[in-house]
Amino acid sequence: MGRSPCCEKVGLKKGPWTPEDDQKLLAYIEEHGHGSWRALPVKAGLQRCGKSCRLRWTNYLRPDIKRGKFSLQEEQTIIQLHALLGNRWSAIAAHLSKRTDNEIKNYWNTHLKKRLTKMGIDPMTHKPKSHALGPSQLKDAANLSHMAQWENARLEAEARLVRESKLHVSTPFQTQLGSFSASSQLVNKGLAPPPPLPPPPPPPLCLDVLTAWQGSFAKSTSMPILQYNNGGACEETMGIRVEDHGFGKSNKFSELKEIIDAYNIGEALKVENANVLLPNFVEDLSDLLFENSNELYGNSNNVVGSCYGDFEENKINNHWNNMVNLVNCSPSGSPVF
DNA sequence: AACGTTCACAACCGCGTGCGG
DNA sequence: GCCGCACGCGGTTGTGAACGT
Repeated sequence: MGRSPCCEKVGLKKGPWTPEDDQKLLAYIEEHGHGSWRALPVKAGLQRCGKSCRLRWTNYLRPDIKRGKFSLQEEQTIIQLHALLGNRWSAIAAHLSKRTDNEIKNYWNTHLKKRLTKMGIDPMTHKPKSHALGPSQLKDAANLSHMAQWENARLEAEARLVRESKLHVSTPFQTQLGSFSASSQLVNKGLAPPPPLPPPPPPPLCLDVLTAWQGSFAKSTSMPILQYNNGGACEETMGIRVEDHGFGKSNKFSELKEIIDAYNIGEALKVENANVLLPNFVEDLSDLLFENSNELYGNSNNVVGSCYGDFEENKINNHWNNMVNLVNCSPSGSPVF
């Protein structure tokens, strides 16, 4: 409704904060808590509006803020959550411990957005710019959209709950907040909870953006994306796993190795549109493995056939689980004031 | 060394929403 | 139910630093 007139007062300071201003604000909040932001500047002896004080505190002075470079893990989390939530920076921040919404927003606008664009990915849709969706992808996208709507509601309820919880003195009950479901919150508010989540659909192709992201990271750090193991044991790097499953007996393993090597050393990464690369890679692998299974066992319903199935399914499941786990994890330790 | 351009980030602005009177 | 205050959020701007010419 009405807009706060607090910043319209004449004589209030604007622009960068001085160390003295910071010190006054810190000292006041440490002693009294922030209370009403509107009343705070006068009480703290600051020539600032309450809004400015709140922003300075939440984005800069608060002691539980982590500053500095974002890790790969944090970047991935931001990308995943942005794909799901869009520009809902506060909701994203609630799932990134010790980072503020403003910092995440700035980092997205100055770094991640540009990098995704460079990779040929639309930063708003998280889809390849030239990628035309087929019917199955449209269905997947619809499923994702349905889940995103429900997750939006859930995240909002959780964020509200966290905010409310921080207003109260910590109680043993509070330690349970992490697992307190948003559904019960909605019920408490007299709202019918949405129907239970359908089993997660396979992710649409656009979600391979993270795999591509990991690929670019791996490239930049000379870290292999895929590893193979001819000795029966499996190795796992960045969630993608390839096992021998008898390839040692066949020259197909060397073909598999070649594909993986080519992929690792960046042959595929030379492709401008990174999203094109993974499906191609998987397709190559699929052809090879399917061919191999027929050669060894005569049909696809066998160990090697399911090897590819496992590989693809694992990849999809890992990816999807990452996404769901991310939004399921408790934000209670997050910097929501 | 001087100037112009680009980048990064802190801070501001204005809108939407919740809540109490 | 209406109104207005207070707050939070997301988009945008301003400014200093870094870099290039």
